[in-house]
Amino acid sequence: MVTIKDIAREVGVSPSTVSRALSGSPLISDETGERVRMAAQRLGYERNELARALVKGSSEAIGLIVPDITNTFFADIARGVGEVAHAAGYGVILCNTIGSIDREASYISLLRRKQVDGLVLATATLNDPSTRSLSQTETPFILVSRICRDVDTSYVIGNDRAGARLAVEHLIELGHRKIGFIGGPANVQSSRDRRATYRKVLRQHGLSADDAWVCYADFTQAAGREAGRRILSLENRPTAIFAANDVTALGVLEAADELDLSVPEDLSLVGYDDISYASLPRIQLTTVAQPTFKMGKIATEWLLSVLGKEDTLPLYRVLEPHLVVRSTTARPG
Amino acid sequence: MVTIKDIAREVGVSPSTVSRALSGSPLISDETGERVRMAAQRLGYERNELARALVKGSSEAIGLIVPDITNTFFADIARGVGEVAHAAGYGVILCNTIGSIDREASYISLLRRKQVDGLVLATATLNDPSTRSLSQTETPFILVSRICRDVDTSYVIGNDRAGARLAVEHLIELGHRKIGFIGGPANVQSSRDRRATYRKVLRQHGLSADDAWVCYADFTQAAGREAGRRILSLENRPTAIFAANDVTALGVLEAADELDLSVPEDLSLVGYDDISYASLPRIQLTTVAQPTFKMGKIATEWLLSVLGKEDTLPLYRVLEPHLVVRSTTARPG
DNA sequence: TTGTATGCGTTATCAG
DNA sequence: CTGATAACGCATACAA
Repeated sequence: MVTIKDIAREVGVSPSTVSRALSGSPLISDETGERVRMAAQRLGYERNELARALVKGSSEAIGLIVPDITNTFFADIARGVGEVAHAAGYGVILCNTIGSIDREASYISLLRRKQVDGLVLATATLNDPSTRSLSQTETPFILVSRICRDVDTSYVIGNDRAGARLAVEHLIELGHRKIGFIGGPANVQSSRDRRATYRKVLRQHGLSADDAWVCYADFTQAAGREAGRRILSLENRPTAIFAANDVTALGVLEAADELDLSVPEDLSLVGYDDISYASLPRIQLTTVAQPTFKMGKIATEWLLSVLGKEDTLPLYRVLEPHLVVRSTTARPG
Repeated sequence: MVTIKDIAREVGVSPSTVSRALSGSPLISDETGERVRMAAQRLGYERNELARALVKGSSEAIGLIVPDITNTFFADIARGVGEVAHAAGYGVILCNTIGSIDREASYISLLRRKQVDGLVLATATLNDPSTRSLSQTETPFILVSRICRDVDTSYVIGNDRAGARLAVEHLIELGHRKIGFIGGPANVQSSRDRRATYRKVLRQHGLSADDAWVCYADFTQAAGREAGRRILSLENRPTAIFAANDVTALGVLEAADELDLSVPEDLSLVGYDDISYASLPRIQLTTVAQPTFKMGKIATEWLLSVLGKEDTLPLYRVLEPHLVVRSTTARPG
């Protein structure tokens, strides 16, 4: 590894001069600056960011923690985070917890020890010990898509109540009276909001749901399929299902197929997120669209904006969703 | 930030003793070790991995560069890399180049400056200057899913010739004589291999392809859709298309739908990769399956195994694909 | 078993 | 404008 010392020796100046020249300090003569840069180029010098970070107290890197990178919803968020970070010269360390709360804690610890300047979390749960303890530290962070109710933190989320209302009212307007709900994890706020709104909207329209039509899953296709199979096998099955995210809805689609139920003839189905696969011709999933990429961008913009600042304003951003009606919903019967 | 000095002061020992106790050195009395660990716990000490890496010359982090994290093919590779890295206590810095060769270079430079111990590249192209220059450095790296022909490097890839043969022969066996091909980028080896094999197999069966049926795209859904639209609008259009990856195939599916062509009645379609969405009931894409997750794992296992070693054996691993016949292929007419 | 001294590669402070 | 010196937080060779 070639260091500034090597360059210093080569050029015949001191290491400090090299450091200054390379970081574009104004108090360097044009000539020395040029000679140093030439030598650096020639020797193939690459700055050791570790050493630099150690003395500057900033690593110019942020951490991003997601529960499932193979869900394009999170991949899109990651893309948004990456775009903004890259544009600002920041690196991003992406960690995938595959839904494990232990891994989340372990990754947060790792990232903090690696001295990341800030954190974007897409893994928060209701009583998330990780989020809570993180809020006691100096490390700035922001939650995206999921919030932690009892801790005051910055966040960028979608309006889940509004989105769920759009979904359920759409089904009711089509004439459905028997509407089921397959949620995400019980400890995820958006999951609860969508479910609470589902119940509320039903009530407001004088409808009620059989308890057997309502369940939590875990936002994966496999869980959606299993839950769908259970609910759709009931003697008294719903004519419509609101799935708490698209991946779950795709699982329900699988279940419907296995049970020889046609969508939307025998079953109307609404998802949530509008991931890219939802718009495929064969899928044409009716869903509630969220500005996923934008959520990642906004979160990261805020995070970068507060770095190094002393006291800063938190960001509480709620983005509005919209309904995208495609071909998985129709009048019942 | 609490450092080993703070602990040393608290316990009344020297910083070196603290360092030793915390890294589980055997030459420390049980009692001192315990006192130090207690104090560390009490003060909320977290080791500064930057400082540690600086002196140890190893950051215990690897870099992963992918062209498109929203393609579940790469997300799956990333998952494999993450699993192995996490199990070994390594962090992984994931960078998304969105297909830009400049970004690839920029990320490689960034990662090297951040002193990653090694690199996994899923972005290699045929004459990739980044890969070539990387091979001149000390940083160990391995290519996954894509290789760079003129540089001798370790890699883990699928057998693209075998896979393409499976796909094309399947179509021929079904009775198709007019078979089109929509490839990936022209500068990606697997893309070329699949295309070359496509031509070869046709020839071996006494078939030929209209030039208008063959084109390169860029492995995205949008490009697949556009290419599909073009080819399927031809007066003399093929009865079957082999798409060089699933995402492209899904785009072709869109195009077929827009042109009111039924699959598989009017068009048979084969993809490549077997991403999770390919098996959805509404999709049921016939495709060539690759062990994606495993590729990420194997690459990372090798990478971690060579870290720190002096001279090590390269890994040239070619995994065999298999054909998964679903519902997008049928006899023509 | 513990402490002292030194260095990892860089930046910052303070003289000159 | 430039150079010596110290410091960032940690690990380790060498002494004790």
